[in-house]
Amino acid sequence: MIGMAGWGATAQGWRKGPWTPEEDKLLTEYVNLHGEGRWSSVARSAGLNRSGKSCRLRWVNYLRPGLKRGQITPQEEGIIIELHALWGNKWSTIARYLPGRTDNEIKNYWRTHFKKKEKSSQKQEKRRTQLLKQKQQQQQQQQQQHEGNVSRVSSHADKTTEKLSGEHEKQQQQQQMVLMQPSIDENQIGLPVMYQDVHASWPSDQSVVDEGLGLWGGLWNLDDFHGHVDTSNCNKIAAMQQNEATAFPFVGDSGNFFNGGYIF
DNA sequence: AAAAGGAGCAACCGCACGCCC
DNA sequence: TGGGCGTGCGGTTGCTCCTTT
Repeated sequence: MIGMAGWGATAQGWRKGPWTPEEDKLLTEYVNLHGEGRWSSVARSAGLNRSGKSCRLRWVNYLRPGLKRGQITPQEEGIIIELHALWGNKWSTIARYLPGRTDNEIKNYWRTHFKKKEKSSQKQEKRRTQLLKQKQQQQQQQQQQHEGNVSRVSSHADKTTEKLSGEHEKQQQQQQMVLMQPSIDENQIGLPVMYQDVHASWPSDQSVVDEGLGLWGGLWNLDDFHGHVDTSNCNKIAAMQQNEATAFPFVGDSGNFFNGGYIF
Protein backbone atom coordinates (compact mmCIF):
# COMPACT_ATOMS: atom_id res chain seq x y z
CA MET A 1 0.00 0.00 0.00
CA ILE A 2 1.36 3.40 -0.94
CA GLY A 3 1.61 6.00 1.80
CA MET A 4 -1.45 7.89 2.96
CA ALA A 5 -1.86 10.09 -0.08
CA GLY A 6 -5.39 11.33 -0.34
CA TRP A 7 -6.41 10.20 3.14
CA GLY A 8 -4.54 12.30 5.68
CA ALA A 9 -5.98 12.67 9.16
CA THR A 10 -9.17 13.60 10.97
CA ALA A 11 -9.77 16.92 12.71
CA GLN A 12 -8.88 15.19 15.98
CA GLY A 13 -5.57 14.15 14.51
CA TRP A 14 -6.46 10.48 14.05
CA ARG A 15 -4.78 8.75 11.20
CA LYS A 16 -6.99 7.74 8.30
CA GLY A 17 -6.66 5.46 5.33
CA PRO A 18 -5.32 1.98 4.79
CA TRP A 19 -3.83 0.20 7.76
CA THR A 20 -0.15 -0.68 7.77
CA PRO A 21 1.10 -4.12 8.86
CA GLU A 22 2.63 -2.46 11.92
CA GLU A 23 -0.72 -1.00 12.94
CA ASP A 24 -2.40 -4.35 12.38
CA LYS A 25 0.20 -6.01 14.56
CA LEU A 26 -0.25 -3.47 17.35
CA LEU A 27 -4.00 -3.81 17.30
CA THR A 28 -3.93 -7.60 17.15
CA GLU A 29 -1.48 -7.85 20.00
CA TYR A 30 -3.49 -5.49 22.12
CA VAL A 31 -6.82 -7.20 21.52
CA ASN A 32 -5.30 -10.63 22.09
CA LEU A 33 -3.96 -9.40 25.39
CA HIS A 34 -6.90 -7.37 26.65
CA GLY A 35 -9.85 -8.51 24.61
CA GLU A 36 -12.36 -6.55 22.57
CA GLY A 37 -14.35 -3.57 23.73
CA ARG A 38 -13.61 -0.01 24.85
CA TRP A 39 -12.27 0.75 21.43
CA SER A 40 -11.47 4.36 22.16
CA SER A 41 -9.12 3.31 24.92
CA VAL A 42 -7.69 0.54 22.74
CA ALA A 43 -6.64 3.18 20.26
CA ARG A 44 -4.71 5.09 22.90
CA SER A 45 -3.39 2.16 24.93
CA ALA A 46 -2.16 0.22 21.94
CA GLY A 47 -0.19 3.21 20.77
CA LEU A 48 -2.30 3.56 17.68
CA ASN A 49 -3.09 6.96 16.30
CA ARG A 50 -6.47 5.73 15.12
CA SER A 51 -10.01 6.46 16.23
CA GLY A 52 -11.76 3.80 18.27
CA LYS A 53 -14.24 3.37 15.53
CA SER A 54 -11.52 2.77 13.00
CA CYS A 55 -9.86 0.23 15.31
CA ARG A 56 -13.12 -1.63 15.82
CA LEU A 57 -13.84 -1.69 12.11
CA ARG A 58 -10.37 -2.94 11.30
CA TRP A 59 -10.60 -5.66 13.91
CA VAL A 60 -14.10 -6.77 13.05
CA ASN A 61 -13.68 -6.71 9.30
CA TYR A 62 -10.11 -7.79 8.85
CA LEU A 63 -8.08 -8.88 11.85
CA ARG A 64 -10.53 -10.93 13.88
CA PRO A 65 -9.53 -14.60 13.98
CA GLY A 66 -11.61 -17.01 11.97
CA LEU A 67 -12.37 -14.63 9.16
CA LYS A 68 -12.76 -16.32 5.82
CA ARG A 69 -11.00 -14.53 3.02
CA GLY A 70 -11.68 -15.11 -0.63
CA GLN A 71 -14.65 -15.50 -2.88
CA ILE A 72 -18.18 -16.01 -1.64
CA THR A 73 -19.18 -19.56 -2.51
CA PRO A 74 -22.44 -20.39 -4.35
CA GLN A 75 -23.73 -21.87 -1.09
CA GLU A 76 -22.97 -18.68 0.79
CA GLU A 77 -24.53 -16.67 -2.00
CA GLY A 78 -27.67 -18.74 -1.68
CA ILE A 79 -27.82 -18.09 2.02
CA ILE A 80 -27.28 -14.38 1.51
CA ILE A 81 -30.09 -14.27 -1.02
CA GLU A 82 -32.46 -16.10 1.25
CA LEU A 83 -31.63 -14.15 4.35
CA HIS A 84 -31.79 -10.86 2.53
CA ALA A 85 -35.24 -11.81 1.34
CA LEU A 86 -36.14 -12.47 4.96
CA TRP A 87 -34.56 -9.54 6.70
CA GLY A 88 -33.57 -7.03 4.07
CA ASN A 89 -30.41 -5.06 4.72
CA LYS A 90 -29.72 -6.55 8.14
CA TRP A 91 -26.16 -7.28 7.16
CA SER A 92 -24.90 -8.08 10.63
CA THR A 93 -27.78 -10.50 11.19
CA ILE A 94 -27.07 -12.15 7.85
CA ALA A 95 -23.37 -12.28 8.69
CA ARG A 96 -24.14 -14.36 11.78
CA TYR A 97 -25.26 -17.16 9.49
CA LEU A 98 -22.09 -17.02 7.46
CA PRO A 99 -19.22 -17.94 9.71
CA GLY A 100 -16.11 -16.03 8.82
CA ARG A 101 -17.93 -13.41 6.79
CA THR A 102 -18.42 -9.84 7.92
CA ASP A 103 -21.40 -7.58 7.49
CA ASN A 104 -19.29 -5.18 5.46
CA GLU A 105 -18.15 -7.96 3.17
CA ILE A 106 -21.70 -9.16 2.61
CA LYS A 107 -22.92 -5.63 2.05
CA ASN A 108 -20.19 -5.00 -0.51
CA TYR A 109 -20.90 -8.31 -2.18
CA TRP A 110 -24.57 -7.55 -2.39
CA ARG A 111 -24.03 -4.10 -3.75
CA THR A 112 -21.54 -5.15 -6.41
CA HIS A 113 -23.23 -8.37 -7.50
CA PHE A 114 -26.95 -8.02 -7.00
CA LYS A 115 -27.44 -4.32 -7.60
CA LYS A 116 -25.80 -4.96 -10.93
CA LYS A 117 -28.07 -7.88 -11.66
CA GLU A 118 -31.06 -5.93 -10.49
CA LYS A 119 -30.11 -3.21 -12.94
CA SER A 120 -29.71 -5.63 -15.83
CA SER A 121 -33.04 -7.23 -15.04
CA GLN A 122 -34.63 -3.79 -15.07
CA LYS A 123 -33.09 -3.29 -18.47
CA GLN A 124 -34.60 -6.58 -19.62
CA GLU A 125 -37.97 -5.53 -18.28
CA LYS A 126 -37.70 -2.21 -20.10
CA ARG A 127 -36.77 -4.01 -23.31
CA ARG A 128 -39.75 -6.34 -22.99
CA THR A 129 -42.14 -3.46 -22.40
CA GLN A 130 -40.68 -1.77 -25.44
CA LEU A 131 -41.17 -4.89 -27.55
CA LEU A 132 -44.74 -5.21 -26.33
CA LYS A 133 -45.41 -1.61 -27.27
CA GLN A 134 -43.94 -2.11 -30.73
CA LYS A 135 -46.05 -5.21 -31.18
CA GLN A 136 -49.17 -3.37 -30.14
CA GLN A 137 -48.43 -0.56 -32.56
CA GLN A 138 -47.84 -3.10 -35.29
CA GLN A 139 -51.11 -4.75 -34.34
CA GLN A 140 -52.96 -1.45 -34.55
CA GLN A 141 -51.51 -0.74 -37.97
CA GLN A 142 -52.50 -4.18 -39.19
CA GLN A 143 -55.96 -3.70 -37.73
CA GLN A 144 -56.38 -0.40 -39.57
CA GLN A 145 -55.09 -1.93 -42.77
CA HIS A 146 -57.43 -4.85 -42.32
CA GLU A 147 -60.43 -2.61 -41.71
CA GLY A 148 -59.65 -0.85 -44.96
CA ASN A 149 -59.62 -4.15 -46.83
CA VAL A 150 -62.85 -5.32 -45.28
CA SER A 151 -64.78 -2.35 -46.61
CA ARG A 152 -63.77 -3.31 -50.13
CA VAL A 153 -64.88 -6.96 -50.23
CA SER A 154 -68.19 -8.69 -51.04
CA SER A 155 -70.63 -9.95 -48.44
CA HIS A 156 -69.49 -13.51 -49.05
CA ALA A 157 -65.96 -12.50 -48.68
CA ASP A 158 -66.99 -10.66 -45.54
CA LYS A 159 -67.68 -13.95 -43.79
CA THR A 160 -64.37 -15.39 -44.85
CA THR A 161 -62.56 -12.29 -43.78
CA GLU A 162 -64.34 -12.34 -40.46
CA LYS A 163 -63.23 -15.90 -39.92
CA LEU A 164 -59.70 -15.15 -40.97
CA SER A 165 -59.71 -12.03 -38.88
CA GLY A 166 -60.72 -14.08 -35.88
CA GLU A 167 -57.88 -16.48 -36.53
CA HIS A 168 -55.52 -13.63 -37.00
CA GLU A 169 -56.65 -12.06 -33.76
CA LYS A 170 -56.19 -15.37 -31.99
CA GLN A 171 -52.71 -15.62 -33.38
CA GLN A 172 -51.93 -12.10 -32.31
CA GLN A 173 -53.27 -12.79 -28.86
CA GLN A 174 -51.05 -15.83 -28.64
CA GLN A 175 -48.06 -13.83 -29.78
CA GLN A 176 -48.86 -11.19 -27.21
CA MET A 177 -49.11 -13.79 -24.49
CA VAL A 178 -45.74 -15.15 -25.43
CA LEU A 179 -44.35 -11.65 -25.19
CA MET A 180 -45.86 -11.20 -21.77
CA GLN A 181 -44.35 -14.42 -20.46
CA PRO A 182 -41.09 -14.04 -18.63
CA SER A 183 -38.11 -14.93 -20.74
CA ILE A 184 -36.68 -18.37 -20.14
CA ASP A 185 -33.87 -17.00 -18.03
CA GLU A 186 -36.16 -15.04 -15.83
CA ASN A 187 -38.41 -18.00 -15.41
CA GLN A 188 -35.72 -20.08 -13.80
CA ILE A 189 -37.13 -19.51 -10.38
CA GLY A 190 -36.07 -21.57 -7.46
CA LEU A 191 -34.19 -21.57 -4.23
CA PRO A 192 -30.48 -22.16 -4.01
CA VAL A 193 -30.88 -24.03 -0.78
CA MET A 194 -27.97 -26.19 0.20
CA TYR A 195 -29.67 -27.88 3.05
CA GLN A 196 -26.65 -29.58 4.56
CA ASP A 197 -24.49 -26.51 4.29
CA VAL A 198 -27.13 -24.35 5.86
CA HIS A 199 -27.33 -26.67 8.83
CA ALA A 200 -23.57 -26.79 9.03
CA SER A 201 -23.41 -23.02 9.31
CA TRP A 202 -26.40 -22.74 11.57
CA PRO A 203 -25.61 -20.46 14.47
CA SER A 204 -25.30 -21.99 17.88
CA ASP A 205 -27.21 -19.08 19.36
CA GLN A 206 -30.73 -20.41 19.72
CA SER A 207 -32.29 -16.95 19.81
CA VAL A 208 -30.89 -16.29 16.38
CA VAL A 209 -32.32 -19.53 15.14
CA ASP A 210 -35.72 -18.78 16.61
CA GLU A 211 -35.71 -15.41 14.95
CA GLY A 212 -36.01 -16.95 11.54
CA LEU A 213 -37.19 -20.48 12.03
CA GLY A 214 -40.88 -19.76 11.79
CA LEU A 215 -40.52 -18.37 8.34
CA TRP A 216 -37.67 -20.57 7.25
CA GLY A 217 -39.47 -23.80 7.90
CA GLY A 218 -41.93 -22.96 5.19
CA LEU A 219 -39.74 -20.81 3.03
CA TRP A 220 -37.06 -23.36 2.44
CA ASN A 221 -39.49 -25.89 1.15
CA LEU A 222 -40.58 -23.66 -1.66
CA ASP A 223 -38.72 -25.42 -4.38
CA ASP A 224 -41.22 -24.19 -6.85
CA PHE A 225 -44.43 -22.28 -6.87
CA HIS A 226 -46.70 -25.25 -7.33
CA GLY A 227 -45.84 -27.20 -4.26
CA HIS A 228 -43.73 -29.73 -6.14
CA VAL A 229 -40.67 -30.66 -4.24
CA ASP A 230 -37.91 -30.96 -6.73
CA THR A 231 -34.51 -31.04 -5.11
CA SER A 232 -32.80 -31.24 -8.47
CA ASN A 233 -33.84 -27.64 -8.89
CA CYS A 234 -31.31 -26.67 -6.26
CA ASN A 235 -28.54 -28.32 -8.21
CA LYS A 236 -29.62 -26.67 -11.41
CA ILE A 237 -29.58 -23.30 -9.77
CA ALA A 238 -26.22 -23.85 -8.16
CA ALA A 239 -24.92 -24.81 -11.57
CA MET A 240 -26.48 -21.75 -13.15
CA GLN A 241 -25.03 -19.49 -10.51
CA GLN A 242 -21.61 -20.86 -11.29
CA ASN A 243 -22.13 -20.07 -14.91
CA GLU A 244 -21.40 -16.39 -15.31
CA ALA A 245 -23.19 -16.27 -18.64
CA THR A 246 -26.50 -17.25 -17.12
CA ALA A 247 -28.86 -14.51 -16.16
CA PHE A 248 -29.68 -14.19 -12.51
CA PRO A 249 -32.34 -16.82 -11.93
CA PHE A 250 -34.27 -15.16 -9.15
CA VAL A 251 -35.59 -12.20 -11.02
CA GLY A 252 -39.31 -12.18 -11.36
CA ASP A 253 -41.44 -10.99 -14.21
CA SER A 254 -41.84 -7.63 -12.59
CA GLY A 255 -38.11 -7.22 -12.50
CA ASN A 256 -38.37 -7.38 -8.77
CA PHE A 257 -36.07 -10.06 -7.59
CA PHE A 258 -37.90 -10.85 -4.38
CA ASN A 259 -41.36 -11.05 -5.84
CA GLY A 260 -39.98 -13.43 -8.37
CA GLY A 261 -38.13 -15.67 -5.97
CA TYR A 262 -40.42 -15.92 -3.00
CA ILE A 263 -44.02 -16.01 -2.09
CA PHE A 264 -45.00 -14.87 1.35
C1' DA B 1 1.16 -0.89 -25.87
C1' DA B 2 -1.30 2.64 -23.66
C1' DA B 3 -5.35 5.00 -22.08
C1' DA B 4 -10.09 4.74 -20.41
C1' DG B 5 -13.55 2.68 -17.93
C1' DG B 6 -15.53 -0.59 -14.81
C1' DA B 7 -15.42 -3.87 -10.96
C1' DG B 8 -14.23 -4.99 -6.45
C1' DC B 9 -12.78 -4.00 -1.99
C1' DA B 10 -11.28 -1.56 2.25
C1' DA B 11 -12.27 2.12 4.79
C1' DC B 12 -14.62 6.30 6.05
C1' DC B 13 -18.67 9.30 7.45
C1' DG B 14 -22.99 10.49 9.43
C1' DC B 15 -26.81 9.06 11.73
C1' DA B 16 -29.55 6.23 14.82
C1' DC B 17 -30.17 3.32 18.61
C1' DG B 18 -29.32 0.99 22.95
C1' DC B 19 -26.74 0.40 27.11
C1' DC B 20 -24.50 1.94 31.11
C1' DC B 21 -22.74 5.07 34.47
C1' DT C 1 -31.95 12.11 33.01
C1' DG C 2 -28.21 13.17 30.11
C1' DG C 3 -23.85 12.15 28.19
C1' DG C 4 -20.40 8.89 26.66
C1' DC C 5 -19.58 4.81 24.34
C1' DG C 6 -20.28 0.79 21.42
C1' DT C 7 -22.57 -0.94 17.64
C1' DG C 8 -25.20 -1.28 13.28
C1' DC C 9 -26.46 0.50 8.94
C1' DG C 10 -26.62 3.01 4.42
C1' DG C 11 -24.10 5.64 1.55
C1' DT C 12 -19.87 7.08 -0.25
C1' DT C 13 -14.94 7.56 -1.30
C1' DG C 14 -10.35 6.25 -2.66
C1' DC C 15 -7.61 2.98 -4.42
C1' DT C 16 -6.05 -1.13 -7.11
C1' DC C 17 -6.65 -4.39 -10.52
C1' DC C 18 -8.61 -6.03 -14.64
C1' DT C 19 -10.82 -5.58 -19.05
C1' DT C 20 -11.93 -3.18 -23.07
C1' DT C 21 -11.00 -0.02 -26.72
